Amino acid sequence: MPELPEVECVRLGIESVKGVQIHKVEWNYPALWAKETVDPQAIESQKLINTHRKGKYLILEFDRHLLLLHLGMSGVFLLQDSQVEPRPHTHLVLKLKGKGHGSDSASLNGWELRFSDPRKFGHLHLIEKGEASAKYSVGDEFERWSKLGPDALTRSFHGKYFFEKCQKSIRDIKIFILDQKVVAGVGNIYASEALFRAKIDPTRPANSLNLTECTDLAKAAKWIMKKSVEKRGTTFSDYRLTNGKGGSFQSFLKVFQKENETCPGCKSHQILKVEQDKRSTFYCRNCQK
DNA sequence: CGGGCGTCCTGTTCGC
DNA sequence: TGCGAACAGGACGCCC
Repeated sequence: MPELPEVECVRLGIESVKGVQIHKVEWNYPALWAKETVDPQAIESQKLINTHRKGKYLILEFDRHLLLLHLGMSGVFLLQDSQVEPRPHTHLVLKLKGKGHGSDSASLNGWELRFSDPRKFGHLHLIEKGEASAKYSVGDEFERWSKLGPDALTRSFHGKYFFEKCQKSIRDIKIFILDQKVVAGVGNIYASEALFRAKIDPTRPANSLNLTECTDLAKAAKWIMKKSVEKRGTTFSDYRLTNGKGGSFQSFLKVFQKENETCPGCKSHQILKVEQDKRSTFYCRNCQK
């Protein structure tokens, strides 16, 4: 499940081919695309000039268009030689033309950016660049993007902001922090991990947290996700970097998918697994209050 | 507007 | 052993 750190690592991988020209676009599953999307073929002959990320959304910026991507549950974005057999469920292929000049211009010829998504929970949307993207933040005119809360790694996500949001909700704090309109980027893995680090019981109502606790939780979420980016993300089954390799943060997880294991904090209680909003939450009832 | 739930999808795991 | 059922999970759309 790609969350903020995994998406950031994918972005960094794509960033390495910045400047490349798109030779040809192939896609085969229209349902993955937004209804209002521009024909994906429009980016043929355009150059990839930049990459952006907000929460779990990724934006590939071309000369005249923006490609907005969500990896969903099982989406991967691979940079591969066309000779390599594509993974099953490859739904979008951007064939690259090379960097256009210099001695390494041929180095990317025949290479492809490939989007594969077995469970088809991903989402793709191509739009023309608007005035807003030039003047403000890239992609802000995009409806889904504009509804997102502040990216979890930015300064806009701070204790006071989070506290004010929490005050208005009676939902469990674990469920609340997963709401992308509140803060963008936190998913199921890092929600459990951040709450453990902040020593907060995931089943508490959001509006029961005081300012200090909200500040601690925001800091914990940032700390965890920054560490994960350094380790190239958490790999369980599907997630892969653009080079096809997995990250290593899974070995640093404290509670996620560790039901019945001894808590690494108190070393006396077992990690519990509970269901919240049909999703698994892992925590230590002794350490988290 | 907040909150709860159904829906999409397929590889993996579970149960008899 | 094998096969079908249940499950996992992000975000949207619908309902109250």
